[in-house]
Amino acid sequence: MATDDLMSRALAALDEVDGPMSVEVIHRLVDVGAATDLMTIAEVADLLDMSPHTLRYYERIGLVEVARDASGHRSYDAETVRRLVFLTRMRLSGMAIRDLQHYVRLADEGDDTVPERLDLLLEHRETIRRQLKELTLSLAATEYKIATYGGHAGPSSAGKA
Amino acid sequence: MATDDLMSRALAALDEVDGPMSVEVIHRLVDVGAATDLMTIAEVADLLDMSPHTLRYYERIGLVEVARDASGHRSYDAETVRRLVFLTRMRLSGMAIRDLQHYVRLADEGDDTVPERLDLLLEHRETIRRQLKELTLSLAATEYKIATYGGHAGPSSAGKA
DNA sequence: GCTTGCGTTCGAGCGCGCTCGAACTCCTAG
DNA sequence: CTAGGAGTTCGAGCGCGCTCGAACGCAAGC
Repeated sequence: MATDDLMSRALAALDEVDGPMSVEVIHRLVDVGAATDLMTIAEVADLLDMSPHTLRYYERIGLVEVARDASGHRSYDAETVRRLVFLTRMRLSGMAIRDLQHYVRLADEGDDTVPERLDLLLEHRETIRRQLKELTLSLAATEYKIATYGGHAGPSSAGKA
Repeated sequence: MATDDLMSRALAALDEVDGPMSVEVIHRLVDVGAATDLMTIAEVADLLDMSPHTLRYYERIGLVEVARDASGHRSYDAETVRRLVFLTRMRLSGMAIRDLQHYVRLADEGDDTVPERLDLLLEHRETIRRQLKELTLSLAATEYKIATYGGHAGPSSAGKA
């Protein structure tokens, strides 16, 4: 839910810019969790549209460290939420958990690993681009098939308000 | 089948994206229907960039029926290859095997099921569009991160007109 | 006090989509 | 005649990414 919100905001923002992505736009994306300072697992789960189970799982496998409050409950600070936003973004674009673990390990090792992290990101960017190509191709194939079945144009795409 | 149509549509959609893979695949795709008539499992596997194991698996779960030659070897005709091309295209865009089985079942039931198949395709088109949005967002996030790490623009993208 | 509800830890289980190995058959080249 | 390579069937196994259930803790409200 909250992620849908995030999504629509981000997409709206993306629509505004029709050139290279502005850094500021992305900043808004990343800063989502900045309003509240400490969040419960349920709140974070809701924000990121994932289950508390998965959040615990991510912690268990070392993707994030999460502080506890007085009664032992997880307490997510802004920094942690930001990392989770990034991680889920990478997951959504198909980066393997294994690779995220590697990345996080590097990040925790300090600034010396920036070049290596950069490499990983550059590589992942290529992966995303390949996926975009594949998806575009699949979209074309699907629309072709739809056309042969006499399907109509469908929502959006052309008639954008 | 008007694979040429598909190709031109796909290429039009892809005009911005270069890359060895997609275009070449389409080319091979077109050559297939036209050139060879019967193919071995190894040829099909090579064409579709998948393993013979997977091809047998697809047959086993009912996605395709494949004829045998005199000595019991699989012999893929153009029609079957076309179906496989379609199926792999759908797989590449994330359609579940389960859904493909459903689709194929409908296809085998005849023209009465065209409306339902159309529905499935329209739904899948939306799925692809959502994925495109997600991926675009992830690409933006990745480029933002790359920028913060002082990464160069890399091939195409930022500096592109 | 007692229930309700959200949280905790731990380990096990699951669905997906392949992927593989074993044992066998067949065709062809040397 | 033999060896090699590509094919066959069958069932089992695997890696991934969660997902779940059980047993428990704690704080608030009736």
